[in-house]
This record gives sequence, C-alpha cells and structure tokens, in this order.
Amino acid sequence: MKGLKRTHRCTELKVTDVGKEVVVMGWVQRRRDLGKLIFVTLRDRSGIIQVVFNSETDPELHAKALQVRSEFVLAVKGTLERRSEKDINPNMETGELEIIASELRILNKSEIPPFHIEENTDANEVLRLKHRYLDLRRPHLQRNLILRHRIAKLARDYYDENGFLEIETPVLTKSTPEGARDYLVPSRIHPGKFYALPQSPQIFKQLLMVSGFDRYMQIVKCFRDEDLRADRQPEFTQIDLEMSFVDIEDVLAINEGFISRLFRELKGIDIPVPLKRLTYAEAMERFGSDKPDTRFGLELVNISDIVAASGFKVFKDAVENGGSVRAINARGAGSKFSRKEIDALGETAKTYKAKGLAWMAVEEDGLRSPIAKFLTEDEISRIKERLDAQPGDLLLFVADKDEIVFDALGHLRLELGEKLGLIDHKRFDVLWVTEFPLLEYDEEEQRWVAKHHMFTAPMDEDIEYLDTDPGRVRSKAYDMVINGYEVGGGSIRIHSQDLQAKMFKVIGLSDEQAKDRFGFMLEAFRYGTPPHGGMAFGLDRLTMLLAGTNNIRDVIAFPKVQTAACLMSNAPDTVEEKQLDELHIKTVIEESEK
RNA sequence: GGCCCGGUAGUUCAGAUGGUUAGAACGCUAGCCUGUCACGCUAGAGGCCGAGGGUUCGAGUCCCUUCCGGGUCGCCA
Repeated sequence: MKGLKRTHRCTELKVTDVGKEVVVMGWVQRRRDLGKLIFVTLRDRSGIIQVVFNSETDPELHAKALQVRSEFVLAVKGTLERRSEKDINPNMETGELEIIASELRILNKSEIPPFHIEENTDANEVLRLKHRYLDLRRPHLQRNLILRHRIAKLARDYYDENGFLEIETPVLTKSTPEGARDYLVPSRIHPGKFYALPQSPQIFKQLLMVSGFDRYMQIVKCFRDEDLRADRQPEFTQIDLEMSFVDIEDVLAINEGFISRLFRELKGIDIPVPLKRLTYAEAMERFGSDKPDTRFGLELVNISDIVAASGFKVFKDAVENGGSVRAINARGAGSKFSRKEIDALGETAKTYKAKGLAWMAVEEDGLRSPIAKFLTEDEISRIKERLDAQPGDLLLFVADKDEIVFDALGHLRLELGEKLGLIDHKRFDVLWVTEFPLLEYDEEEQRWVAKHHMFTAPMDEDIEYLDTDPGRVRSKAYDMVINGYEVGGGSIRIHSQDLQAKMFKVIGLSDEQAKDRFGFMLEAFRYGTPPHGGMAFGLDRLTMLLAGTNNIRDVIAFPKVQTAACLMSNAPDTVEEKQLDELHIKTVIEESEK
C-alpha cells in the first residue's frame, strides 16, 4: 500500500470525524473532471465517498488524479470535511462529507470494464457471469452475500447455544440408490470404482446419532446432478441438523426458534411461534400444493358431488374414474380478463397435464361460459353458491385425477395471485406442512418409492397399512414453507431394524441390495440406535427469501448457468489424456460431439 | 428430451413490407471547464448484425441447421 494504512471504510466516516486525517482505499466508481477540480467517488464494500482534488491547492496531486479512470484501485489520504450546505448530496449515505485529498496512490490500474459497475445495471447476465468478480462489486450482490454470511453465522450461534455440535462429514462418499442422480468421482486407486458426492449427509448424520453426539449441525455443500431451475443449483448449501431422543414436536420447536430469531434479527420481522401448521392433505385440498403460498386466498373448492351425475361428460367421468372436479373463484377476473387471457390460463393448466380448463364468467344477468350449456340450472346455481360467486367473478374448473387437478389448479392459483395483484411482497408467511405420505407410486418403475427418503418413519397409527395399502401410510416428515418455497424439510427416522427392513421391502429393495448399499448403516443400527430425527434448511433459498430475490444466482458467489456450466471458469472442461489414464477412464464421446 | 423467449458498436437498444455508406444513447479517446455527484460543452474512434448453409440481382431482415443464454415441463428420495 506504499506506506499508507487504511483508517476507515468509506461509509464508516461520519460527521463526527470531520477534521480528521483519514486514509481510504477502494475502487473508482466515477471520476468527474471539471478542469481545475476533479471529483472521484471511491467505492469499497461499505459504500462510496467523494474525494476532491484541487489544482489550485496542489497542482502535482491534481495532475496525478487526471490519470485516474474507472475501477482503478486507489489509496487516498486526506482531510475529512463537511460539504457546504449547497453541495450536500442527499442521495448519498456520505453526501454531507468529502475527503480533501493530500496524497494519492494508484495501487493498481484497470482496463475498461466490460460493463459499467453500478447498482441497477442492465448489462446482460451472460456477460456479468463471465466476469462474476466484477459483478460481485455491485452493492446489490455484496449485500446478498453479506446477508448470507449473517444467516450462516446466526445458524451456528443459535444451534451452538442449543447444544448442537458442528461436525464435518465426507464429501467423497458412496453412491446410494433412490433420489437424485449422483455426481460421481472416479477412484485412481480402485480401478473402475467411484465415489459419489453427497446429495445430503443423511446417512452420516444418522450414524453420528448412533455415536452419541446427540445434536449435530453442519453448514454443508450438497450435490444433485439434475436440471437447474431459477431456485435450483447442482451444488447448494444446507443447514443440516440431527437430534437424538426427540419426537416431531421437539424438532419443530427448536427449528421454529431458529427461523423466528432469523427474521427478528436480520429483518426486524416478528414471526409468531409456534408456527401455523397444515397437514399435507389439507395443503393439497386448499391450495393444490405441498408448499402453499398462503399470503393470499383463491383456495380450491371441491364440487365433485355437485357434478357427479352431471350431463357434462368431462366432469361426470372424472368423478366416476375416482378423480375430482375442483374450482377456483378468481374474484373480479371475469370482468378484468379478456378471452385471450382466459385462454392463456388454459395453457398454464395444460402445462400441468390438465386436459383443459373450463370456465364461467359470472355476469349481472347470467353467465358467459362455454360449458354452461352442458349443466343444469340447478347445478350452476349450486356451483355459484359454493364458490360464493358474485358478478364479475371468474370461476375456473379442472376435472381429472386428483394429482392433476391439484397440480394444475395449484399453479393456476399462483399465476392468478400474481396477475390479480393479491400478493403482498413485504409479507412472510412461515408454516409447517406435516403428515406427508410415506410413499408414492412410481408409474414408470411400477413400484412404490419413498416420498422423502427411505429412512423416514411412518406415523405409528399407519404402520399397519404398510403391507396392505402403502399409499395410505403417512410419515413423520415435515417441511417448512415460506411464501410458497420449501425452505427446509426433515423427518423422524426409523431406528428399528425390523421396520427399516420392512421399508426396504416395500420399495422393492432386495436384502442383497440393501446390504450392498447400506450394509454399514444397518450394521450400525444393531448396536443401540437412539430414536432420532432432524431436518435441513436450504441456505440458498432462505437467503433468496430474506434478500427478496427469486433468482438463486443472486445469492451464490459463483453460480452455474442452466447447463450446469460456470461461464467464468468454463467448467466442466476436458482433461489431459494422462489424467484419464490414471483414473482408468476412457470416454466414448464422438469427436463431433465435443 | 419437449415447449416458450432472447442473441445487431465495449454496454443497452432501434432497425414495417428484403434495397445506397447499419443508427441512437451511455461508455471510450482528445480538447475546454473550480462545486460536480448520471457534471456540462466540442470533436473523434468504434460493427464478421452469435456461427454455418440456402433462397434472391440483392439478406441484419426470409428459410434450414447449429451454438450460446434465460424461463418452464419432465427430472429434483
């Protein structure tokens, strides 16, 4: 630093420091050259402050300041002064202050940056991701990463205060069946064998309970080789937890304590505990989703009974085939939406496999609806009554298997909530969804698969149906949901060998497979396993919510794009032939595909 | 793998129906300017119109293929 030592960050300078000699270091946000007077706004992670160079008082210094350009790295020594009243910039945190420079060191020059580094940049994201280190200079991203740090810090503090120990688990682990696709790492020492990167430290944290650590937490990277989404990256971070000698209530209580403290300390928002709870069944019935956004209404209404014997074949058949007919009353949308907009809603419904979207626009003197002619007066009036339909309302119907009805109407509900402006974006609705189904049927594989994971305990009263009616068995699993995002989830685990063996059997895992993949775990469970359970929060999603963004890339320092590539480092990339040889690997990709 | 959207100076964009030398703003370079703060004024440089092929007398514009990126469905215990 050529002999200078920083005394303050830019916005640490306050009116009370006026008159002091200070040294600041940072990047040139902007240079304004007025001829004999040069203003430079200097930026560091705290913010910006104005530095003044005057040719009259110090021509040599002024000449040096002439060389300064955007993003140069400077050390500036000078006297902090209060600006005269007319020169105060009210839009700037340090707008009352400026540094009258007495020394200037150009610590480093900068090429002209590929995009202008400013808060509200409109530069293309591809360009910004290629130069992520520059994009990260923007206050917006700096704020997000600082927030992320605070969340992680608070998590460590909170769980530490509650007796949790942070223990690291391996990153090079063993591939286990079920769940997401694994990222694999070839072994040099064991030809033809592979490690898997953890999708979560699930088995290891359970084994830590067997070891008697009682309460474990870890802020840990997890890896899933699946396609990306706006809220999904192939590597992401969990706040991972496990506790011994607990039942559901203990786990929920400790974690809602965390979330309410998080909101109180970082957002100044009071989240009342205990949190609201919805069972999975109720969440689906009312919101068509297991992660409902409860900030607005537009709840689903079941009209199956009204139309079960209807002349409208679409409705009648759906009910007859074991499905249902459900509706949403989009209040006021009947008079607001054009035919084209209603058709667009139909397209949304079709995205989620609905065959169509039936609708009725309620008017003062009747109905506008393509399906009215198939329904009787009585059916229509009962439907209107159940949906509390008023003139101006738009009633939307989906008839199908429950699964499709919920999915289509659930997503339609979200679209309507947004379009009708029903969502208060300042609000945070935090709740638990409980009593998830233990299993779901995989049509493709023609077998039952675990909905959460295969170590999740069934609810005691449902164990009896494991053999006879697996779809009916509810589990001791729970998700935390905030504004329609699943921010965390967990379960009480199976700690009995017998029950675990039964679970493997139900999902079609043979004894040999179970032994081959989980033998070490099953063996461990023979030596005295405490009842235990836990959960994991998605740190990225929590940060997104608290930062008020809906893009996960905004809260990760070096994120990947939709093709799971890093535009900055160009990973993944080819490797030297020699490296492959050492790993006993031959690629079979055609030259043309490279 | 499917569907939708985008790709034109360094950046953000404009370029109806195909038609001279592809424009603007910001940025950049140079000059002038003592209170700017998106400083101002003057002048200037800057383009393989993502890539390849085709149609045409003529393509940024039309067609095909392909690459890159975004959103989404499938996928994500």
